[in-house]
Amino acid sequence: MKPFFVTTPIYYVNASPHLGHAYTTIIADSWMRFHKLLGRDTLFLTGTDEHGDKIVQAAEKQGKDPQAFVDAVSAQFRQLWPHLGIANDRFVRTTDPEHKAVVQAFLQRVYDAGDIYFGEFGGHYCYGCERFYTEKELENGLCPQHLTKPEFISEKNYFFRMSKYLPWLKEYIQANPDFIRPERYRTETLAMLESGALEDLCISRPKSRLTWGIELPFDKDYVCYVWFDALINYISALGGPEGADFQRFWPGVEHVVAKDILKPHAVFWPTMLHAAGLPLYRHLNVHGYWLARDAKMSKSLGNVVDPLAMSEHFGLDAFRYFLLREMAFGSDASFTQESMTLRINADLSNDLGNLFSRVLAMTAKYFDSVTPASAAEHDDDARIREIGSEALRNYIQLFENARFSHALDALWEFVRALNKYVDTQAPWALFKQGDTARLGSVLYTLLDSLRKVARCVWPVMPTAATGMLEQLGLSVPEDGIPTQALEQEIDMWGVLPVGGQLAASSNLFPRREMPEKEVTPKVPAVGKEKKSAAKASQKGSAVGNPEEVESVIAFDQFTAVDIRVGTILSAEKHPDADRILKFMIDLGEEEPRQILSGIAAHYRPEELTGLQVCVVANLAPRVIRGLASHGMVLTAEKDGQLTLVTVAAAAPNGSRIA
RNA sequence: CGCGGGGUGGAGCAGCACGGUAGCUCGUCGGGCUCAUAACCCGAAGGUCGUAGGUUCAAAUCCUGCCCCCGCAACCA
Repeated sequence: MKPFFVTTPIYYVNASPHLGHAYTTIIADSWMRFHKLLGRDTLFLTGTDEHGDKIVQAAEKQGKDPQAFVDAVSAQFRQLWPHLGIANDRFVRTTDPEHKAVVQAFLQRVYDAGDIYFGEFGGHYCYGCERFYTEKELENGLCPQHLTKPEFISEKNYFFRMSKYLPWLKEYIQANPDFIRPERYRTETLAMLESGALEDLCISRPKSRLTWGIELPFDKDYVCYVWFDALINYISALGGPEGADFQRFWPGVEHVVAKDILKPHAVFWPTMLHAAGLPLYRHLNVHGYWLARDAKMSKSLGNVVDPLAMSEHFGLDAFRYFLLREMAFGSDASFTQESMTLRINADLSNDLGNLFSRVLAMTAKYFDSVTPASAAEHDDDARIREIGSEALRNYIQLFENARFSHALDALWEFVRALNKYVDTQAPWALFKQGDTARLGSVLYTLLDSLRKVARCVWPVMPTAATGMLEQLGLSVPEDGIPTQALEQEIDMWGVLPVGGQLAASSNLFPRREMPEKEVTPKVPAVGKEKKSAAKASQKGSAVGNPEEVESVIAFDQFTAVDIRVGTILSAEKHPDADRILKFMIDLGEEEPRQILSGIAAHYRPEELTGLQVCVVANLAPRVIRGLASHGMVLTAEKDGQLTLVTVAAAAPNGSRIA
């Protein structure tokens, strides 16, 4: 049996896991459990990414040293997984000494092979744009925005000769259609490779700028920057390329990631492995984002969905089922309490839970909760078994190929067929007719079928599955893992022992009331669904509690900011920037000011003329994509929506706000 | 013409690589059953598959143009 090794990304942790983290990790967990059911030797890895600038800053903010900070944060993160039913075998931290050693050995290996070189970083800096331009972007050596000559600024750094391997990678992906899946991400990767935008990868930072990282083995003045540190976790957790676990597990590795880190996993990582002479992973499995349409559903901060609260409210098993069933793996899906209630009620309470309950109740009523024997063969029984076998076959095949929602749907065809079978066989009628033999057969068929369903469902809903098996009078191994391989289960019928003592009733999945209709917050915007925090990237961004109010400032620091009321005289789109509006604002000065603001996605320009807004008047001017901005329009941000700050009653232009 | 994804009954999705009676879940309407978690079962209404062309005996499915939506990248003082 081939071993099965599944990974999640290592999370760049700042707060409790959000829905995105939970989804990735629950997928990996269910997938791992599924392969356990197939009798495979499994390994499930997750962990935390703990290096970098932002960690240092966050630690400083809390007055901690970086190590103490990451220790606390990593522990907090790790402690949450068991609450979501996650049974990872390993938890890797990029600050582990073993990890560092493997990273350094890897770097040395690639360096020795001649694929890491020392070179200049960055290059052409335009002060107007406040950014670097690459050679290709310049027009005749000039900044395309300002048509001025940019200054060459350089920093020496180490680079991985990634470009050398891109043609090879392209061929590899073309030759292996499911290397990156679902297909849309393969297409996207190929497009990236064909665009020619990918260059060599900068892999270092000078210690003068960053010390919180892994020192390069060939230059003690530099630390490793991001990807060579982070991605290598997947092999450092196996003890590195020489480790016994590497031999055992590596070739079968399945990476599960969210689409925001497609590029590093689809491009950087394979080329890195190839350069180091190591075999590639088997599949990269990429999923989409959960979109939170109803931002208010979260009781915690912003519209971040707290997975723990959700699993407590709906039940852990139901929550896990919902995540796997509702999202077509790879696509985005929206997460609302309505859709969750609907799905859980329909599939779990009504279909499966109720089926189980009615079958147990009938067995209690007609056979004193003792498994009856199956008598003579009947066509209808044969048919339901056929449906069951087919459903299991499809379920296994789809689940194995990361098509989780389709797999569950396939299994539910069996569940629905069983409900129908109850109706057509009408055990209550058989009972009235005194046809005990046929009645026994029907109930036995149902009980035996439910045993099958319970086993199939175990990877997704371990607790409920175990509960079902126990209520069927079956002993469940301590680790909850049924012993027989699932494939054998497909055509195996009549396994449930006759004469077993069953539970008299069951209520595995209580129905939920539909949540109150939530009032959608008024959206002053152009009617677009805005990006939500629930889709926040796996790599995260800011570290530290986002809710925290900034540290206290002195009064004179406040008065240094000159905020004034002004009237928008005109508003129009920035000609070269999608997100920017250009305002002319009357601040009571001789001339109106030109001010730019990044709110094009939230307001139509024509609806703003005449509006009084608040403006920071003494901000240093800045050029944004070719146009100067002399000030800043204040906005309030809520759930990703920007709202202009106005005054309650008309005030003279130029009124100072304090 | 920066790069991708998508537009299928009221809602959410599948089907499209191998063209051939348009499928699933929810919702609506009508009926059935009474074992069950106000559940389950049956039936019905509702779609010119974004749009305009093309290929074909036949197109949701292949080709081309266009429109709209969503992500990514850049600009967000």
